[in-house]
Amino acid sequence: MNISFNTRDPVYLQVVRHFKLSIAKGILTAGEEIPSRRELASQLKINPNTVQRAYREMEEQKLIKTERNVPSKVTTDAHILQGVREELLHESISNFLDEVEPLQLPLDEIVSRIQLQIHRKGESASDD
Amino acid sequence: MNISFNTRDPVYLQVVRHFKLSIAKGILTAGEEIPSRRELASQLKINPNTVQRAYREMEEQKLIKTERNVPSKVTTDAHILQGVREELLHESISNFLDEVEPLQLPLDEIVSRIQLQIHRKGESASDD
Amino acid sequence: MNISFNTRDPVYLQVVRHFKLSIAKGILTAGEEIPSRRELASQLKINPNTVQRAYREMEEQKLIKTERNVPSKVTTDAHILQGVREELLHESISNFLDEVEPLQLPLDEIVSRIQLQIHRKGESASDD
Amino acid sequence: MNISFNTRDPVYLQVVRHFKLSIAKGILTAGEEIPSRRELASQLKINPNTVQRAYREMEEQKLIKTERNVPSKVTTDAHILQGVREELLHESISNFLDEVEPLQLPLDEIVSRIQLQIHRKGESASDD
DNA sequence: GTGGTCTAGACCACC
DNA sequence: GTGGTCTAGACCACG
Repeated sequence: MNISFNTRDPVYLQVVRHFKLSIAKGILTAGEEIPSRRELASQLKINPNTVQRAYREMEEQKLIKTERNVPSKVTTDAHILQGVREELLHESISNFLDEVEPLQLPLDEIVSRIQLQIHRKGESASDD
Repeated sequence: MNISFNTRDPVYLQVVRHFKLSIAKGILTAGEEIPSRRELASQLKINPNTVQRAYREMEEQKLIKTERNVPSKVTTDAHILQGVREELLHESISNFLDEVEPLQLPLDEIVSRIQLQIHRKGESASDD
Repeated sequence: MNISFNTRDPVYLQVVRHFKLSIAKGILTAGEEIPSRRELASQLKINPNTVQRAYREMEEQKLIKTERNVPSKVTTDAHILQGVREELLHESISNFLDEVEPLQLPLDEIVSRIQLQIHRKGESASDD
Repeated sequence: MNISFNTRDPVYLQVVRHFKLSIAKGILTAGEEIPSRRELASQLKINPNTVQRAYREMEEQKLIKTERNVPSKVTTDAHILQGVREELLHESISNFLDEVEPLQLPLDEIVSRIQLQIHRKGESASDD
């Protein structure tokens, strides 16, 4: 009997992920300015260096473009922006499959369960 | 701009989840004895009260059966055991849909992407 | 009349450069272990985080390979190692040309001056 | 494992170097007036004493000629002015050789690399 | 011990 | 004000 505990993603990666979600959802669009390091840090009540770490990460992934003395901006490279959606989808599916695989269910049953839950979700949503 | 950070599950729920996974995977079977509170606490290097809390939770969910002076045992109620699988599956699908919904993809594309990734996973697994 | 002052390279980049030089000189070889963050920081009397920053940079440039709980190692990728020499040479030449270009000298004179200085250097070295 | 960090030149030497560059580039010519101590200090937002130190240095190197109550002037001694070019060139080559020497490359390869990079530089410059 | 994250706060160059 | 570097020191997971 062995257990491995949940390990929380580093905060800076959570920040990166949040930006990726915003991009995938269309909340952030190409070329749009993002908050300054200090401002976001203040909003999120985290350390500016942690935000800086997140922004550096996004810079390296070419998600944002940063120049000295001006606010960083979302990339205008449509290819990269599209890649974000792909990446998020792939990651979600991957996590899902990792969780579901040990249950040893045939694919068609998994799919039909998904369809079922989407259907129910749609209903409860229309209840609101 | 708003963010909500990952929050680690309480340890006792992580323990419960681990037992559920063991049951769903068939590692733990109906009627099988599970470690004593003290023993598990010692193994996991956590507080015995935390284990006790986890066991109480499982007791309430009828997952285990506890009698005085004998080791607790996994329930023999097949219905309950099957329910564990259902619950885990439902939870995984629910998480998955929550993540994927904002991407606004049609169901059939999601399904085909799942099939694709299963296929690839199978290939890379057979590479080992 | 305008002046721009020398701006010192960030310390972490100087550390990176030092490793690149060591590699180019053959002092560090493929797969060799490098000092731990704390150890190097202590030796150089700089902050461990600054060393960490340098090591991350090298990691991203695939110069070193780092795994958890074991000392980082120089990459074994010969292609990358060779690239280090190229990069250093290119950088040195580039700096040199930037300095020399405003002097408006013909290439052959530059070359002959270089040969002259190499020659003199060789003589004074053999004087030691 | 040993490292020596970049150390920024004293400001007064940076000022001197800037004048030398201006002379070598022909921006400053023989006999031309240079700014007063106070004026340059104000422009560069540095201490007038620092400028004074720089001018003293240039005076000692006979680069400028200072008389009471009139602006200092660049020397008219062609020999000295030519020497500035020599000095800068010699220094650049010296730095270059110091950097390149540990790479242990034959001279002809260094030269051919220089020619290559000049060629490329010319191309990209004509792209502008 | 190892590598890695995070904070708090100072400092810098640029405009 | 902006982005960026650096320090000092705490904390974590892993083995």
